Amino acid sequence: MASNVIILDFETTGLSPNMGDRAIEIGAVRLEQGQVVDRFQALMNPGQKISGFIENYTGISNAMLANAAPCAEVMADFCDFIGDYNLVAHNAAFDRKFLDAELARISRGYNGSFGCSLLASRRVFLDAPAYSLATLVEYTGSHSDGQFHRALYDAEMTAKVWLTLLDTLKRQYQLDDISFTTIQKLNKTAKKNVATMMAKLTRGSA
DNA sequence: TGCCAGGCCCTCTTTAGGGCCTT
Repeated sequence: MASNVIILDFETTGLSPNMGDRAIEIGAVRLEQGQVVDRFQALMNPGQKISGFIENYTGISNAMLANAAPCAEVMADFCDFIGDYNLVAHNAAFDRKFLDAELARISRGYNGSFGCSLLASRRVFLDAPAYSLATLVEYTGSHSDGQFHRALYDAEMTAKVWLTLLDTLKRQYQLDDISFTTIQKLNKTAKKNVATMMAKLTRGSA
C-alpha cells in the first residue's frame, strides 16, 4: 500500500554528490495505514564546512555540525530504520542520489523503491499554482507551523501532501486503496495520459 | 584549461530551449 511507506528528506551541502556534496541532516517519518508511527531525525558531520548559503537556507550552522555524529554512523542507523520499506520524497531523484551516495560510502543498500510526491502532485493536483513543497502544503490545506528546509519538518509536510494525494486519487477513481505500484505507474505516465491509465486500473484492480 | 546537477515538462518541439524543483 502506498500509505505504508517511509517519507524522507535530506539537507545537504549542495545539489550534487557527484560534485562532492554531502548530506548534513536526514529526517523521515514511517507511515502505517496513513498514520505516522515512527520518526527519524539526525544531523551529521560531513567533514567539510558548509557554505553561508546553506547555513541561511537550512538554519543549520557549522557549529551545530561540528558536534554531530559523522555521516557514516548516522546513515548506518538510518539504513536500519528504512529496512525494506518503500520510500517517498519530494523530488525523489534528489534524495535518492544522496541516499545512494551516502550508503555506498558505507557499503550498505536498501530494497525499497522510490515514489516521488512532486511527480505525483503534478499529475493529481492539476490546478495547483506550483509544485514546491511549501506551495503544496498551502494548496492542500495542511497545517504548517514549523521551519521549512529542516529535514524532519519537510518529511512531515511531504507526508501530509502524500496522504492528501492518495485520498484525492481514491475519491477521484473510487478506489478503496492505492498500491505503491499504482503510484509508480502514475509517475511514469505522461500527464495527458493519466486519466486513461487510472481508468484502466479502476476497471481492473488498482 | 575551464567547466561544473540532473531530470521532468511544456512549447513558439522532436535538428531545442528554458523554467521548475530539490540543497
